[in-house]
Amino acid sequence: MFETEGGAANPQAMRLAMLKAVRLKLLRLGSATKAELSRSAGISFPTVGKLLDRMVKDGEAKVVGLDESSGGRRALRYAMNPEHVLGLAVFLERDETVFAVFDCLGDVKERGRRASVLDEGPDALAELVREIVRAYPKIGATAIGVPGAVNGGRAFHIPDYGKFRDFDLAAYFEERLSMPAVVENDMNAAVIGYRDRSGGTAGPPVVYLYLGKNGPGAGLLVNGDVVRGSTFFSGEVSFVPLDRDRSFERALDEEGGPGRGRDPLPPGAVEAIARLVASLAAILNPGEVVFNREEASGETLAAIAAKGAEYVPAEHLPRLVASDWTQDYLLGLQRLALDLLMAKEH
Amino acid sequence: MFETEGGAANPQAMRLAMLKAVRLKLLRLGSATKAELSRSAGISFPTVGKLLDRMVKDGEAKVVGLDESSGGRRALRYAMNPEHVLGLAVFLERDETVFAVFDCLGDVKERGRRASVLDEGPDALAELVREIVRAYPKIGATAIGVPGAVNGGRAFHIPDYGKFRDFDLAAYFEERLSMPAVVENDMNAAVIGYRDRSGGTAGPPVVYLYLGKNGPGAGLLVNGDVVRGSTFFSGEVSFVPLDRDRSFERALDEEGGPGRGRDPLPPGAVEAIARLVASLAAILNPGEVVFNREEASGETLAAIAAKGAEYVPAEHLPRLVASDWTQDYLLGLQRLALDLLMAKEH
DNA sequence: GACACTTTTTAAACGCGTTTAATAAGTATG
DNA sequence: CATACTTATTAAACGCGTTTAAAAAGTGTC
Repeated sequence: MFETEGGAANPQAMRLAMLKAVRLKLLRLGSATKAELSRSAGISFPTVGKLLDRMVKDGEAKVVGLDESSGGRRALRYAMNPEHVLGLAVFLERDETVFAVFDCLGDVKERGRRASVLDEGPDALAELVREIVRAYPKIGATAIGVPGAVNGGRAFHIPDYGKFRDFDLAAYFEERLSMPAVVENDMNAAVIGYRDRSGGTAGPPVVYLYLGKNGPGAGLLVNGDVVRGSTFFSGEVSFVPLDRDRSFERALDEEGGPGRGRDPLPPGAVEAIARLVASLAAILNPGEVVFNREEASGETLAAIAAKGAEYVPAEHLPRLVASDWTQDYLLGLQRLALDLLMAKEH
Repeated sequence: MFETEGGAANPQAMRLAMLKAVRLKLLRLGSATKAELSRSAGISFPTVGKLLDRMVKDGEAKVVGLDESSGGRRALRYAMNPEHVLGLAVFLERDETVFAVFDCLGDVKERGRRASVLDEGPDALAELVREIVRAYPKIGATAIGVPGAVNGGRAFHIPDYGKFRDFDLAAYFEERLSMPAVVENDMNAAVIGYRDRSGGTAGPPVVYLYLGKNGPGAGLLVNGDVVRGSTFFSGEVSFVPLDRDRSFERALDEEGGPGRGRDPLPPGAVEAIARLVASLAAILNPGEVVFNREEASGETLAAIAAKGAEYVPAEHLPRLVASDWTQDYLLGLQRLALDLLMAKEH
């Protein structure tokens, strides 16, 4: 369907949208014939044909064989060429900067770590990226994950790191490195990655809950979109009032016990989380609440679910899932970079 | 911009989207020249011209005068013809059924009330609508508001009214009355109406909070879309855990005092609402939380805000607004019917 | 091994929005 | 009152996706 408010809907944009659709479908399907693509993407056969022929000529896609005949002429089977473009994910963390180079299939080509650039500023980050791009000239887009609030994928402000505060990193990258870039908050990237890994459809809301040593936080997905809030404060669940005079964060702190935030959580922490999950269910009614599996899994999740059912009817409680946070975070950034890559002109 | 997943993006759909955009812009602007429409809708001048000429020929729009010259040829000014199509809003309530006929400017042509059809079933509703349409043959779309969960604007189930449970009312209307119809939950319709009245842009999340005699509920708007949740349970804030062992609803009940749910709320209720608002702020971070002004306004809202600031930093608290629930509800249904009307072919 | 039947692929004609150029309708000024 | 300058409107040419028809490439059967 179309979205008119705001953006222009010219034929050129239509072409680009269709190109993107074909690319994404071909990626998701692994390989496909023109007829399959036409059907699954809802685009007419001739258009798919022209787009795909062009992609093959450019080296972006390639013929991988002939299908068995189903009674008539045998169809050619196409697949994306993973060597054609690469993406870059950069994780800006407090004590280090991690990066990963990957192809459009998601295979990581190289991983690396450097000293944190958060204190240094944007120039240091740009220098690092320039260096990586020298080694992998086929990199065509960058996704940057940050532990702070992000506005529209562009500007962001991190409380303690003045050099990046309210800095439009995407525009800076576009100008200095002539490469498209997205910036996204770490929790939001993780929830995007999780959603992508488990189906990828819009579906019901998803909440990614991170308990964390530096205070809990959450990434929210509603109708397929990240929730940012009016002051970029959404997901700051540490402030949710829990008991008569305790916030979620304080309750977690006080009930944390000796092993503070590691899997077998003490009953007090389970209770606090159950109440938060119940609140989420009664407000957003997510289909899933995802936990970092190092912080909560198996038995703990079952305990949380049991407690939560005391507040909210069990059929309306979300499925509680344990997942690999680091992997989801990477996947989210990959998805974001891939979206950029796929939206580019030939 | 475009949205490819799912829907086909053919030129015809493009035409329809543009037609809709021109209609909505013309409605919002009241009157406009072709150049103004072209600029504000992001559509090229010739296209706006063709569309508008056609609309004038069909009687849908009309010339309302010539602009003063701004140095050159004077521009023709156009406006929608409010007599061309009408919309119908039907409110299915527990003890009565209310309807309103209105034109595309939102002016209500007629209001009426009948005995509730919730016990009778869909056929009684269809008969009522048929009767109204006989009196106003220009009605081209219907929006139906119900006090129950709605799925994708089509099917819905109300706990106590079996005849409507899981019934696809939209399809039924399309088939029997050959008229497009939407069905929407009352709280969701109200929040859509409020959003529409106060700007109408997508903007930050909005929550419409209704305390209600039959238990509180909320309508949520995120990124411009209604939040429905995985089991259509979103907004059921009565279940939010508040104190050590009380839900929001029980707290409200016990603290309600003698005047139960009327404007000067007792301190206990204010406290409960403040905690709920704080939870909303920490999870969704809405820009506004709207109250029925008969339940809370002025002083009460100030008290809630003051209390809320004890839990969440004041700058991240939503603006608390008192509004007219009935009017917002009507406006929401009008907007939904209008969306249908505007999306139709000539 | 030629003929009928499928299925894939290519080609032509059409609709629609856009860009670019041309025309029409005013205003200001000498 | 005629000429230059602005602004609005109309017309022509182009790009793009779609629908519809034609051609190409296989498979099976008598």
